Amino acid sequence: MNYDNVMKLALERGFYFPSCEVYADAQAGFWEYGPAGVGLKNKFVELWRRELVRRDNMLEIDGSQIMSQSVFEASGHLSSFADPIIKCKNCKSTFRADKLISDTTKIEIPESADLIDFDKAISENNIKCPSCQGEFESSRKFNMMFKVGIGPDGEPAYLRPETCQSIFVDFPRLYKTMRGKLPIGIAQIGKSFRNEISPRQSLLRLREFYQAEIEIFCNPDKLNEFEKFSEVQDVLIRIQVDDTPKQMTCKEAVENGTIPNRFVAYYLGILLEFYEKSGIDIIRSKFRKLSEKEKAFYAEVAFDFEVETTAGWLELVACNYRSDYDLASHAKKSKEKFEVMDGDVKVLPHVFEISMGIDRSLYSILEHSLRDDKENERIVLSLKPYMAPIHVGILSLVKKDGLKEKTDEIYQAIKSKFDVFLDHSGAIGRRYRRLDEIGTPFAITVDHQTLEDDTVTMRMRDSMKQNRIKISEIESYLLKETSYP
RNA sequence: GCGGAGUUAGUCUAGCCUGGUUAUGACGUCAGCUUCCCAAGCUGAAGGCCGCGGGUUCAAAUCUCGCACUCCGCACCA
Repeated sequence: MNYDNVMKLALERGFYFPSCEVYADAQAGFWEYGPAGVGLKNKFVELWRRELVRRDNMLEIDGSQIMSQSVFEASGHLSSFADPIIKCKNCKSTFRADKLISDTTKIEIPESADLIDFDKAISENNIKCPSCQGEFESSRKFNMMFKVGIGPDGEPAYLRPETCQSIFVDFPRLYKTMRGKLPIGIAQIGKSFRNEISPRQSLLRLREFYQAEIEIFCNPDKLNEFEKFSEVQDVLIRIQVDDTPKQMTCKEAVENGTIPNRFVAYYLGILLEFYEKSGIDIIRSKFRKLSEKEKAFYAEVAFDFEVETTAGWLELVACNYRSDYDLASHAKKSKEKFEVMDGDVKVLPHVFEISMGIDRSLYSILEHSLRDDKENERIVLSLKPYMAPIHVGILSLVKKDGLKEKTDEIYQAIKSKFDVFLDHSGAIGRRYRRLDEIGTPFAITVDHQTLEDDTVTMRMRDSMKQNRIKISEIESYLLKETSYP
């Protein structure tokens, strides 16, 4: 199924939809999750906690979305998370200054250069607007952070462009109070904000989006002393260094140098296992090693985890080895101590980051799970049972003869234990199909036989087959079938 | 932000060129009847300031201008 099919499902069944849509001044890049979307997101986050945070004994925090200016002076976002742009006085077209200069004159000016350098290059080389030959205004920086004013005087602060800065800033306290020991992972789920020039494709490029970030702090001298590596050494991953992705085990990837060390390989391995369990078709996934040019300004080595969808290859996770870039800059700016003891050695930890885009991940799960069952004239969302927004539908075959009351009884008994949807009205086949579309793996139906022997039918979403089970066994059955792996 | 194409009910859509009563149809939704395990049938109902704002006109979904949003390319990114 393609992007449009997923979009239609999302709008019709309450997965997600545009924010503020009743108003004409609603801005692009903001979307809401409806009930089904929240259900799926909650299941995804819980799986993330199980497969990454708990598996690795990480600490989870929940930091502020608004952070002070100093944080971003230290992190480099104030100067580097910005594009130099120039605007034509005549036709108002906007261009990337560094790009336009290198395209027309072959002069390479780094995008972080002073604005004066761009203006100088433009006047010296007599560069005109490519669309109308007009003159340019002075160049300026377009910073992708949202600036906010705090208090009556509007003290400058920013909506965080990535969740991880609070992890870095909080690191000294967390390490001390949580009895930290290297290597240690600190994780956070939350919103981040980027003032994208052109947000597009619903959940795929947002101005306000969810990230699940993990920062692992480590001793850079011990990147190959990593016992846990044996847990993932045989995990098969696909890695692309140049053009074509190659499949190999994590162990092979370290041995042939594709992945620099066991430490990084371990985390790529558990990340892949997580995504497989989330319902991503990992045959259509790869880790792509980024070139020097593509890497973010803070990264030393970087792998993107990408999956193939009808909207192209989507980058779901950025895995960056950030070295001591962040702790060193916060230490310098704040004059606080960020070094810790590893054994009897004092060390400024290095950081490996797993920065996951939740919204994109959810989209990919939806696209990889949605199928058109032409034979049975239905759309089925084949989510893993533990990922489904609704675990089970509870239906009365008909309302009369006491079936409704019996159905209500069963619903009351399990509604607080599972995500349950009760439905009495309409044709039974129609009700099954509605449940199929939001990925509900099971449907219990109360029929006349139920009144005689206290059994119900249990219908499976994917096969449409039904078993009869005792009412007394419903709870244990669902518990077993919908539990996380 | 640029170029191109669009925007009519939850979804898809007719009408627009050639302005004129109450805006078309399908699917979906809700209620009832019927059936009694897979989108059947019958009856009825709800749901639209035709993306937003201005202009032209006696009259605008329709002509016109501006803006916003969506989609496709460019550039940027989780």
